[in-house]
Amino acid sequence: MSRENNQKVAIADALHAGAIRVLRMVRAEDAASGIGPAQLSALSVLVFMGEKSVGELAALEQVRGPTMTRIVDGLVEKGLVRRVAMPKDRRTVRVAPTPQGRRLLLAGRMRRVRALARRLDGLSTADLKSLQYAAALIARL
Amino acid sequence: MSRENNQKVAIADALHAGAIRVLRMVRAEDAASGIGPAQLSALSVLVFMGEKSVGELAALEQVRGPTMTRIVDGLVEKGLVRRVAMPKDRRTVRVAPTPQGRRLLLAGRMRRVRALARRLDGLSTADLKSLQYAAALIARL
DNA sequence: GCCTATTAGTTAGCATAGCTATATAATATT
DNA sequence: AATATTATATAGCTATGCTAACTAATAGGC
Repeated sequence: MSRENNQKVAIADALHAGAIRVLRMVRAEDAASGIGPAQLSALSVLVFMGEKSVGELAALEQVRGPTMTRIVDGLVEKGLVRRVAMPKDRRTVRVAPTPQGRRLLLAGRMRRVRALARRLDGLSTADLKSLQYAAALIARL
Repeated sequence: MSRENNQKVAIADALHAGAIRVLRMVRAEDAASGIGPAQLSALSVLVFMGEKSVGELAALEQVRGPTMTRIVDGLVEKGLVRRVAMPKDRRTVRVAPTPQGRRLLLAGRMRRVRALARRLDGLSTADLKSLQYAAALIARL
């Protein structure tokens, strides 16, 4: 293990702790959405990346097929997504958010982001810039 | 909404997305630990913050009492924590990690952190410093 | 054109993890 | 002493994870 490698591990450790901390700060807001975390996360993928097959969703969410089937079941029951048959390959089912699904997700995300924004209040402009730059770096990892 | 406030919201948004991204990058490593995420997270609190009562743990983990009772049950069954009676107030039960619990948690954390460190490979020294600084800021939010 | 293999999704059944309501035991209050 | 409060546990519901096994559709080999 080189010195540079230890340095990277130390930074990864701090980053990991920071990510946990950030998501803990916003987690409480999700209760207001009325749906569970797995459904919320899958819906988020659909809203921000567009419609996906059940298998693609499962891969993106890092769960197995049957788990995603049931998450989608729950979302369909609540009218937040719909299943769309694919004529090309009739084995696959694409899942698309409904307007209600989109609204629910965006409202929930706004609550989370605002809760986090309030925590940034005491920071200087330079520190805000630092956070912005770091976030941009992470987006490209 | 002032311009500065919008700025903060935009940074909070990027930070939120970054936190989700970081935890997604490491999540797959947890399968190797053999225990579920709630048990792993509670054990992490006990290892890094020291022994806690069931109620304190529930508050820290943002879950209700009965949920934490069962998480602790699972950890006790696996020999990763033990319940310690408190003579001062015999209603409360303190929960302490066992040596095996400590080992399991530290090994799991190392897997996560190393997986993340590998993703930092292409970054310049300056960018690594930026991440380190940002992580330190988040730790103080 | 058929037979088999592969692929996509679902169904069934189990463990874990969240909740509320309620019970039990210990402590605090009047 | 009687009552209220507090800490945890129990019971029973829903949601979310898994593997194994099933169904339906497509792809490949002959």
